[in-house]
Amino acid sequence: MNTNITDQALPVICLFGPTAVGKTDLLEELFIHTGEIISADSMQVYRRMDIGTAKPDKSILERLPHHLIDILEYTTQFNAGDFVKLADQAVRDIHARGLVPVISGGTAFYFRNFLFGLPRIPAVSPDIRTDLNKRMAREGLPALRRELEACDPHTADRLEPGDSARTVRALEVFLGTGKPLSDFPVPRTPRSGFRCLMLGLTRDRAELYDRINRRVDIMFGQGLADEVRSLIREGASFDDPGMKGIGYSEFASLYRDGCRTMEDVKNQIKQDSRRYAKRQMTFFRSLPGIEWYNPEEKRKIRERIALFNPITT
RNA sequence: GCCGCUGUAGCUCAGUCGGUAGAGCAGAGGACUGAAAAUCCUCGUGUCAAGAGUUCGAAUCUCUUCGGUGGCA
Repeated sequence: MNTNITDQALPVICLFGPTAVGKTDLLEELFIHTGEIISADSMQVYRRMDIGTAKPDKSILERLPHHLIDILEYTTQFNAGDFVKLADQAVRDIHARGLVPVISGGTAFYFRNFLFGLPRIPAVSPDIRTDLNKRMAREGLPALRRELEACDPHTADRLEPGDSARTVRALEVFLGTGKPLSDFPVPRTPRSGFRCLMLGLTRDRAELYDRINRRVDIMFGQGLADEVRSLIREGASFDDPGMKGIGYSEFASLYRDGCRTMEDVKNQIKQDSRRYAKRQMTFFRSLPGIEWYNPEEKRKIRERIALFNPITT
């Protein structure tokens, strides 16, 4: 009866930061032989999308096990619920091997759901969303918005009228469960069962943007255009879930109307990546208990991790 | 050298009849209820190139200087 929850809680290192901040290099440096990585990345789950999602290269994956990479075809939608379920399992498996689990990636939404858990909304059929998206295209967002105001006024009040994705999601929950989304409370306290060290990586904005620009150039040098071409050739569509990612969706205009040059596509990818990095930072800043580091501060980070979990030394 | 056009926000440019300036883009901040690399919301003071003049009042009219640019030599 006097068991201390924190004694039972499994230690988990959460390492996150915006795209191109330098996560992969740090993982390689810190966790080979001591840890395994759980990728918190909504795009690296897809197979054959390697260059544009900036997956760690093969030599790193061989030496440092990564979970939740290359687990799906780009036609399958991954989501936060899948992530939490798979991450929970991986955390237990890694601990069973006597290693420390490190959740690392840039999808802040996945981190938040791992930390707090998801609202307990029953699964709804994907057909409902497909249907709603068709209606959105035909009838427009305002029509769906009015419908939401009628069936779930609380959520309608909370959402911006222009927020198409959340409007569809809220309607989907109502149609699929018969209950408004606002009936499902959002967890506001961290889940028990884990002890998380929250390490945020950041850099000067100008430096980060410079790294992003350079990395996009490198991706093109590695053959990003060929990667996209071969995906299209095997039947991928720009409507597929995996193809919505930055580094892929920008090619749609090139393929569809051909009115943009490869240089335009490259510049668009750079800009989309910079804006994405900014949104990531905003989301990360809202997570609790973060200790921020510059990825160059390797010694400090190593010492902090050793303090948290002596396995890693 | 001469003639013309031009100089306004980081960039591209509006700016009416003289009443001390505003769009797009870039950029910044924020939100986030199982799509999240998704989807949204908010944010525009700047020696109006510089100086002088006219005027109650000048980005606006006049002159000078300094840039840029096009044409003719």
